[in-house]
Amino acid sequence: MPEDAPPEDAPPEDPAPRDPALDASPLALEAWLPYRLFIVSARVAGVLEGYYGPTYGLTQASWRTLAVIGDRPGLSAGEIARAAGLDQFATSRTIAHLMKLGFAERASATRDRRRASLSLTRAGTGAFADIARLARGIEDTLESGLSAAERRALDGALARLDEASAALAARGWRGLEPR
Amino acid sequence: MPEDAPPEDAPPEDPAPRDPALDASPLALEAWLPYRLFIVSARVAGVLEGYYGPTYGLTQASWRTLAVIGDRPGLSAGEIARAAGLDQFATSRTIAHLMKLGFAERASATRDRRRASLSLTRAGTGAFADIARLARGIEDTLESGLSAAERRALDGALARLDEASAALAARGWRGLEPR
DNA sequence: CCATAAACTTGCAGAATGCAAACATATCGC
DNA sequence: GCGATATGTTTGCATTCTGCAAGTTTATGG
Repeated sequence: MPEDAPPEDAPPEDPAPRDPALDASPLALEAWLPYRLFIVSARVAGVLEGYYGPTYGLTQASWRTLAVIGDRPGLSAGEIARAAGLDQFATSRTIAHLMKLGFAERASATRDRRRASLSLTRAGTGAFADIARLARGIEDTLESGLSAAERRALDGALARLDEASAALAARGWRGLEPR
Repeated sequence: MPEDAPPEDAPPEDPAPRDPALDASPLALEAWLPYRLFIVSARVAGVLEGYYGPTYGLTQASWRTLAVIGDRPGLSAGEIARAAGLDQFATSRTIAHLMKLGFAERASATRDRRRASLSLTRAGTGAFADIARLARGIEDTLESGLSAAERRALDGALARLDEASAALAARGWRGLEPR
């Protein structure tokens, strides 16, 4: 039925006249440092989610929120959002979700009743401890392939990357030095 | 208005009777290796998106797809999906989006006409090269804080983490050795 | 040729997101 | 005190994204 005759050969458009110099692929994704970091973290996130999702009904966002509350109880919703790098609205909903699941609770009875400080219920604490056990196991597995010296080197390098990326994020792409 | 008298004090529920041993926070997110990797890559992704979003109308998914096509032209939709770690359906739509933007094109004229191999148009190639320039600049900025030795160490450690995380993802959380 | 399989694409329902507006409470200036 | 204004958080709603079932097109095997 395709009446409009499909041109069987490559059209006569020149397939890029080959600039000199910048010629090989301009960016090999698999070798690009940020992508390599992403791949590892995404795989780990997927594995961990494969546990806490079916077991506790959590999503990646709610797990992260749960972990922040568990790690630093007493924060308010906005502070959690900032700490977890999520936005205020989504965090508000995620907290509501965690409360519905019975994992988090608001403490009223503060001076400023606009902000409610959050903490985990007993069930939430249990879930957090359980998932954290697995998380630590994963970290151990990842690090088991590294020598002690390599671990130290990685730790230091990551600290530098953390600083550098924070500065970068603060300045935006426009702030890149022209090199 | 709130007629139901709000109990001003903390309720008499015991705030966790303090298990011995496992007592300090079970997981400090900021120190957890996968989270540290995530933070850096997310910041970078955000900065880069701040450029290609407004400039080219791309989302993170479409940028990633664009980069894969640019890096390895000739792949089919399914192969791209596997390479980029995205799912088939989403990739199909993303490709349609890229074609609507004039950045990608399907080459018909193959033997098996179910699979169409994809490549970038001239405009797509230009966008890819432009964004890649910025991406390389970002990588340089990140690495500029590291000594040559540190870079090598990071590179090696990341290679190990890549292997280990791939194995982990293949086996799932159940496959963790009991330690 | 017909049956079945493979590679994609489309439709659609439900979930997630982004943003404006609403709420509730505090605080400040008078 | 008491409006005016600011702050912390939630809600409503339109838009977009996802996940999955079903559809389309092309191959392949009997």
